[in-house]
Amino acid sequence: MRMEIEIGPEEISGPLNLSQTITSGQTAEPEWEQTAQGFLDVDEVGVHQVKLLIRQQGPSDSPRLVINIISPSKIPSLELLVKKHIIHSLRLKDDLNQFYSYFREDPIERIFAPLRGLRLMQGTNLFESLICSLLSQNNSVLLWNRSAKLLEKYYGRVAYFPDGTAYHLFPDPRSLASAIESELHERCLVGYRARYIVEASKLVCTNRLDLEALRNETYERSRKKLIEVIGIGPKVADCFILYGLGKTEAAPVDIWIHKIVKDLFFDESEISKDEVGEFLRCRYGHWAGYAQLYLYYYARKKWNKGKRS
DNA sequence: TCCCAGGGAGGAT
DNA sequence: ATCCTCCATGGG
Repeated sequence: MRMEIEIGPEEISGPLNLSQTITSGQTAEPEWEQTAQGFLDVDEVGVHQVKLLIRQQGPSDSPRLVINIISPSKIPSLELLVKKHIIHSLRLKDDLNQFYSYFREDPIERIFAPLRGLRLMQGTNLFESLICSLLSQNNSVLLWNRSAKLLEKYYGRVAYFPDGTAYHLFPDPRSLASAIESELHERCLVGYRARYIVEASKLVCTNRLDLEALRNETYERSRKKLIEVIGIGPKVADCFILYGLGKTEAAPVDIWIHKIVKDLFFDESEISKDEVGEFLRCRYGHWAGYAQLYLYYYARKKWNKGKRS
């Protein structure tokens, strides 16, 4: 089954820059591959496997998304399900203009213009978001994306599509919990993180770490529970809370955020990572995740010459 | 070659 | 509480 749907400006709150959003290194899931027909997202929508090719038509300020849907079987109202899926995962209902206008007098205001339309992404699979966040620690976007795709290749189910293509889905907790650590290490190039992946997967399997239940917890409580897990520290926890749980008051503090916040707000004087996170949550409230995203992109461009590594 | 990547654990102060 | 060092791996 094959069809095409559109999501127009009337369904998108404020500007959208799809390309910038996809390639901004967020840890919700591995980056959607860029193809000639658009960005490729193979995912499960409800219980249905779908292959989506997504492209943007029109400028950031009048965005229109065109989505090609390919699914193995005929599914009633799949168009509507996919539309909801995309609106959710690209957070199209977040009113970016409100964000921009709230902080018009703020130091980060000058960062907005070139990044206009950049959005947070919302992972659609909690376990996947957790593992991707784990993989990203002390790693480059390039490498953790590759590892995530190797996890799919060796431990994920295969989804077959009527156009003759097949893709590996992200593995379930059970597959990774039963993985042999040394094998996972060799196959997926995850380094010392192999142990963390297997341990976290076991906790999820046995329900000692109930990811779904964290949705109903406050930011502080979910963070506290996550940090108890081996391999999950403040930054990985915040990544999962932001990109997985979608709690936008979370502001993951990595070296770049630490550096740029110090630079912009504290005149280079000493401030700890914890204090930076608290500062961002306090200053930007439920927009803290967005502030962090914009600051991160800005910092990378400023000091890293925008290279993707 | 050395340095670093969207950090964190385990140890010593 | 704060400050080390080490951790695997590949890309600049």
